[in-house]
Amino acid sequence: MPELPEVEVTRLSFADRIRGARVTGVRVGKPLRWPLGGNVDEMIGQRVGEVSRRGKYLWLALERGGLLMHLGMSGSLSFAPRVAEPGPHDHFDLVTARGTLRLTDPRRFGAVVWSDAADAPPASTLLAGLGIEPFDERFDGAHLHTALRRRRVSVKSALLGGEIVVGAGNIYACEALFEAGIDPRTRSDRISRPRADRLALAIRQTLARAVELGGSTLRNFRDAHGAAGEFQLDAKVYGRAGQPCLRCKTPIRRVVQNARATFFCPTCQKR
DNA sequence: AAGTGGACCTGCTAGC
DNA sequence: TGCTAGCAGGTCCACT
Repeated sequence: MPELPEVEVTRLSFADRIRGARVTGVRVGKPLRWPLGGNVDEMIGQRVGEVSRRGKYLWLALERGGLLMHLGMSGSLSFAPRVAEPGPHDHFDLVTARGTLRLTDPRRFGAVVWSDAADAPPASTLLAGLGIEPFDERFDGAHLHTALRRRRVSVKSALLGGEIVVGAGNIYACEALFEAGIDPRTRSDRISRPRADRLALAIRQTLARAVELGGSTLRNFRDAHGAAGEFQLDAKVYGRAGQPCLRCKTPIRRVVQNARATFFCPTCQKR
């Protein structure tokens, strides 16, 4: 589920509240994608520092080391002074004097990994190879064009890979390509510089708008306050197969690329 | 080497 | 109404 906007909305919804809180306990539920690693006792007594984001990962800094968190496909974080007894999908609790940060993740593709530092393994290993942040000023049409020319996959696959630019998953890759007027099946090395300019802008604008709208709640995404997102109501193509394009009325098409559903308007988006 | 497809795990929904 | 196949926001890994 969670793409960059959902992760950023989550971060913004609890970072200020948890900063400075002292860790008093840790509870681990069923196994997630990777083992927590390290010694739980190391975390007890430490103060929480900044919560930062890299791609779809969150880094929750402690005084010594920190936790790298990923929401996978179905994860969400909540932070509240009082929490209910953990349910069957609550797989990690970081208990602090100010409240409990809880990861709820039915499919368990998410993860919480202890690391000595964000630039030390295993965190550094997981973050290695990630592309540029879409809101980094160095991310522009020139950067995107150069990177796309080195690949021979579809432009949509190139975006989803996250090695060129992070953050756009299946929803926002589809939406950004619609905004840029580019057919998602176009080979990445055939994208001209002007189209790369438009695409870079579309990626940034789409992700920024999604953050403003609180992300997309298709099923179970909530921010740390429990609020749902509203971008899904604003999607132009994602999940709209067969429905008329909001711009030209042509029915939106659904195709499968790399085992992922892709939605696009065959009239507004050109190869 | 780069590209493709399967695997991970659970829940929900559309269709019979 | 009840069962089941198919599908879901991500990413790693094996194979070609």
